[in-house]
Amino acid sequence: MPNSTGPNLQSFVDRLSARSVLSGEEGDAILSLPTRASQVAANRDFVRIGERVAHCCFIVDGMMGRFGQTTEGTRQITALHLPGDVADLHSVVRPVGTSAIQALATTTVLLIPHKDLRTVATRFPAVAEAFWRDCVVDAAVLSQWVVNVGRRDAKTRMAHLLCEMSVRTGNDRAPQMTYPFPATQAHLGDMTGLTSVHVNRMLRTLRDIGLVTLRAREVEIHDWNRLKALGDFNADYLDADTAPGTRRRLLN
Amino acid sequence: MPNSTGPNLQSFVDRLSARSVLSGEEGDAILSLPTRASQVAANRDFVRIGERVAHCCFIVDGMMGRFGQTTEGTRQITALHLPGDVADLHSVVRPVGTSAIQALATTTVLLIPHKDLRTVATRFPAVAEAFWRDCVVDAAVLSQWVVNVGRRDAKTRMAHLLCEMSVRTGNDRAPQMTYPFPATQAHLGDMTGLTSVHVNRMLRTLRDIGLVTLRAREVEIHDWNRLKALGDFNADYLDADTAPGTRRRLLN
DNA sequence: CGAATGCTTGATATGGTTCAAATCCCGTGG
DNA sequence: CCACGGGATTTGAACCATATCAAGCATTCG
Repeated sequence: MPNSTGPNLQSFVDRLSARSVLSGEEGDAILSLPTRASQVAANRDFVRIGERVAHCCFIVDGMMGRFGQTTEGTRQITALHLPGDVADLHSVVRPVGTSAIQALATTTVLLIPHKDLRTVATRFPAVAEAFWRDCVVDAAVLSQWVVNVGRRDAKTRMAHLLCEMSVRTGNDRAPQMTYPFPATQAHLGDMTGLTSVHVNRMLRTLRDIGLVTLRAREVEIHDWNRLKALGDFNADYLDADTAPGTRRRLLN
Repeated sequence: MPNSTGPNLQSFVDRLSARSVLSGEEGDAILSLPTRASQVAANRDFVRIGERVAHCCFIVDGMMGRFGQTTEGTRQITALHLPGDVADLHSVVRPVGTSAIQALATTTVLLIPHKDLRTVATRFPAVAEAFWRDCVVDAAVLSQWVVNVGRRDAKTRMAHLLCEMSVRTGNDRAPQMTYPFPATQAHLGDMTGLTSVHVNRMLRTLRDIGLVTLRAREVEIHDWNRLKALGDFNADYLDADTAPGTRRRLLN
């Protein structure tokens, strides 16, 4: 078994279990999926647009982003993925990528072959359901990005983004007052649809009014409540259906 | 059977079959799902944020949008749904909505109870797979909206949107040179993250240079190639994995 | 220690917003 | 068939948030 030592998929199972109901047997089946570790350098495309992939990419450490692209060449980050996320679970069901996946910092990943994911999903319908649900939550996050980029001003956008990441970093859905954020200001611009220059100014403002500091690839939140208010942030889109009593299972 | 006469789910099966492989038996199981017809008035919220729903909403005629919202009250349309779409298939697996669903014009829908959708999905894993895949394609469209809103200027955004809808309206994925589009300019603003005033000016420009006309709730494309070029549009994100030879099925 | 990459700041330009008012269009009732 | 009313569209003028361009500074890494 390739993953008897070293990093394993436990946090993938944890993530799924936060949103879906999995039995011990089902969890074990996921844990025993074969994986191959790999290191991705910063700013290297890991999946290119239009490329057909044969494995999913589970993030152990670092950060990856999904990128869309204008013909003119400007890029837009459409999703961020942190340790514990599978960056492209959707590829199981649609292997030709419609956006690129790139590491924002040096990132360690475990590759899981589609073939094996399909096998587990087929053998355990509840696992397929959990995968489906995970993709749906992903899409809900994506909608929020549309709102953020489409309807909020620059300062609010930045604050909202930092709030989202604070909540997503903690695995208990409690906001983290300090968390690693290994992305450059240019990356932040690509996430928010702003210029890196303007990102810089907004970060300075947020720092000056005592809400957050982003330095040395780490976010430090000084005043969560005010940041949340200013960023117009409400964690429901991350949380809904996640509370223990409300998780569902289609079949028993 | 409630749907022996009147509108039925055939176009839902067609939509799924364009992306997934379904057997005759599976298709029939979907066709015989119980439905309840309903009429939704323009600008009425059909699902509110945070509300728990117990059925999906298949669109027979009209147009619906998914809306996100700022505390300040401005709205952003994150997705558009046309006849043949199920606007909230994701709700099967995550019934608490994180965005509102609203009709943009008078819309006829068929409500399909989650309970019954779950039953089919459980009985036919390939149907569950098709549902999952549909949600994934939906998410790919969503990513493109992030790119559109985040990185393109107003004129390009409008052109891109009109291109997307042209392709999505046709059921063979060929762009339609003329198609119904029952949304106001204010709605267009909510889709593109612009002001209705600016939407108006951009539409005028596109008309003046001979690319498209939007009048009386109908789009008429005069020059597809130039519109496509100006809108930086490439239909791959709608098409990928859709060509007959490339459709997949996890199990046989 | 030098080079590259990322960060910071300033000055200027501009695309899109805002506010306000006029006109058009279509459905409705007389 | 016509008059009326209300939403939708159109246009103008002033303003502002963010982009652009350009330069200097700080860090990190080899």
